[in-house]
Amino acid sequence: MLLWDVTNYRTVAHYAYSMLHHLHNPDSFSWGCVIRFLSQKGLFTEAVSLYVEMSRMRLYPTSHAISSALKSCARIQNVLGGVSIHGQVHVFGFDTCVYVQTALLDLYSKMGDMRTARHVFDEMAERSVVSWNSLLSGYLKAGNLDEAQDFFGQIPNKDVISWNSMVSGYAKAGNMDQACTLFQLMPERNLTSWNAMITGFIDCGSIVSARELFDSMSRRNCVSWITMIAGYSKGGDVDSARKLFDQMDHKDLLSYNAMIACCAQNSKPKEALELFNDMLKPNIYIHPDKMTFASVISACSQLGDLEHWSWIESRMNDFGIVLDDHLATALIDLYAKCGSIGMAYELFHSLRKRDLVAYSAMIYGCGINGKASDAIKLFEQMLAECIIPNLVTYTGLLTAYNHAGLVEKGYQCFNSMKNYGLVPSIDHYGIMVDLLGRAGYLDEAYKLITNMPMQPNAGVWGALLLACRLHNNVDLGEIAVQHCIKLESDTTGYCSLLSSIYATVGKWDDSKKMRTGVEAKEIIRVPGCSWTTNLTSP
DNA sequence: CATCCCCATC
Repeated sequence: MLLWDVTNYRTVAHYAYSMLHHLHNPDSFSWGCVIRFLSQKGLFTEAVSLYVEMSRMRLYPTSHAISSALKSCARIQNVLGGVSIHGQVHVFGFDTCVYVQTALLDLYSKMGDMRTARHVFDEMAERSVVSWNSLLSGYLKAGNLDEAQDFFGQIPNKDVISWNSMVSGYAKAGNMDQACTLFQLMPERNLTSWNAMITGFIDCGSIVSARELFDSMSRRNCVSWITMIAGYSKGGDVDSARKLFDQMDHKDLLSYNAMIACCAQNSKPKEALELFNDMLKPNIYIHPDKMTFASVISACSQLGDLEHWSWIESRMNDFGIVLDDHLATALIDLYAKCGSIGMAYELFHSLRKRDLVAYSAMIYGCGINGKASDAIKLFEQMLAECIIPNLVTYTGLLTAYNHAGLVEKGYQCFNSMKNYGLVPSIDHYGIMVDLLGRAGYLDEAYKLITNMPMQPNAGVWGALLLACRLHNNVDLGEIAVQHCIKLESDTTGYCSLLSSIYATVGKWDDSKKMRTGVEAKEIIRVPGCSWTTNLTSP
């Protein structure tokens, strides 16, 4: 009973564990209670390992223990554990227990093995609506909408969860018309039904419809708020996300994680760190988890100095957060962006499994640190491991070619993106313009800009302007600066650049005109490329 | 008293 009051999950597991071992001879009923308790608290790994320990003692598991253990295996995708418990289900004679059989079919349904799930379902002597719902969610997850619809029609006593599954299935498939129809038809709706509709609208890009639905709700829970915040985050609308977040009455861990991630993903690293600071204040105090730190590390890497990180690192130690591959990958990015390429490499080699994100972070790190040949080597290694590159990988690779001044290779690389079905983003164009321009191919760079499939931004024009300054090209410089001024409110840097071009080619009057009221020093940044350049007027 | 639906990761 004391257990339910403990909010720190690690402590909960510890308590449960020690209580069990304080009993002289815990019977299988006690074991079952603790396993069920852990599973309900979301401590699935702990629940499974406790079940394994109980099995080793040759205790006869209760139906509670076995169904909770199966649920835990399903949640953490523990195939091996799930299948071995399946074997025990027969051994201990739970073939007719509806709870155990349902947990079993749900396990296979969650693993995506619909044949076995269906087999378990067909063999069941007794089925509850939960059994039907488990199989239904499996069909929906597999994208089998027709089969799901058909199966849904056969459910004898549909409850709100059956309806919710169908609504969310159609919403996830992008079929909002059908989702709306079902939502209208539902005999009763709970918060999950409304939240599924919000998710659907956001996924198909209708944030306005999502907000209308959200505003029309008479009651909302954390999931409703978090879904909206994440939706605004995806659309880059940090202000709207923050407004909602500030209106929340009871902010939990996930709300903070969503808002911190929103800031970290939308280039607001300072705000992300401020929020992290807020959640640790004694009057709020919310215990951060690995996901909090994943975003916080990303925020640190955007700030580009290791000072913030050393503070974060000690907080991580305070909370007993252990580095996993995800966090280590975020750290690789941090170290690389701060110039500690050796530390980045060390972490990279310590990873259990190097995935697309890890490779991309490392390639980018080599790129911005002038290690072009390392970046290329990593890229080839990645391809050899059959990992398909994405847009981020190419940002790193093109950055590497850019730093090395390898124009031809860089151009080939840019053109090879389509071989992987990738369409270059505006950042990739920005790097290419910079690469061509620095090498003196100003006309080619200008041609690339005019042929871009999207509207060029200030970064792209800025890169051309910078190249014009390097090679003192007045005509293109004037064009570039006009576009920059149109696109950016702070234009002092652009103007001083053009002014210095005029000065170099002897157009002193024009130079003077540009320079009036202009600060001598400015920083121009090319997006997708991490270098910054200090420029001084003559 | 268990089992199913909605939210967050570089």
